[in-house]
Amino acid sequence: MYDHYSFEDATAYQIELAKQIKFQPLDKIESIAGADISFNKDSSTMYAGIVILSYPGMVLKSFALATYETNFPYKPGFLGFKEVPALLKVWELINNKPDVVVLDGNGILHPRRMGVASHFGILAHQSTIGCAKSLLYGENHVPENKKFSFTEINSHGEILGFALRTKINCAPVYASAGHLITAEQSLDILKNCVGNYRIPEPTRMAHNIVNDFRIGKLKAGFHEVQAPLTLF
DNA sequence: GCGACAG
DNA sequence: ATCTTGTCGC
Repeated sequence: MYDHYSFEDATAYQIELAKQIKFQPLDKIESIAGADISFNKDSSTMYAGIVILSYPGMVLKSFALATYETNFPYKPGFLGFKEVPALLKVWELINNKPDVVVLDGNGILHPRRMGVASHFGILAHQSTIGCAKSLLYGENHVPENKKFSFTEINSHGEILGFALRTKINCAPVYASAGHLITAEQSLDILKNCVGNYRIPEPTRMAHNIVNDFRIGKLKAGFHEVQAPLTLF
């Protein structure tokens, strides 16, 4: 889908997409999804997956898996071009869309305000939140070493996201609004998704299933989770 | 020019 | 992202 885009084309496209981002409060959140990609080094096959959990219960209800071919290279600032096409393909397998989707990467905490979470949100017309494991852009401010302490991450005086300490003695995660949500809500929702790990449950579980999918333990398609499975 | 740089 | 052994800390 983006394989023929040059980085110059991609940059212009991001600037156009960024104009479409909407920040508005989301209410009645009962379900939340986590989306992620996995792939073998030097392979063009992307293993995409989306998990849907109850909110704020964090109980896995269902998940979808699909593969997608792409040769778009990874380059800081252009992650969406490599991952979004695959994510849109899995997204189509889900009939009952979740209220909000958490992506492994940034939302507007990006040089052109178009991280993978915002990119996916715009194309899927969905509320999204970005949750990155390391900082791509912005002034880094380290939060106190206490669970849930956080700092604002800004650029040129503008607040683009937050560094959130989800676990003591662990590096913080970087939260930012993707699309159809507010910055404050993005941070609040992620706090409510924290389990006993550094990575919030939606993306943590999504990462687990795409990895099992890649190594053949799970198959493509939509899967309903039956028993109150303690899977993962 | 130099350094930084999601996954 | 993926590939990997041991190792430090709670």
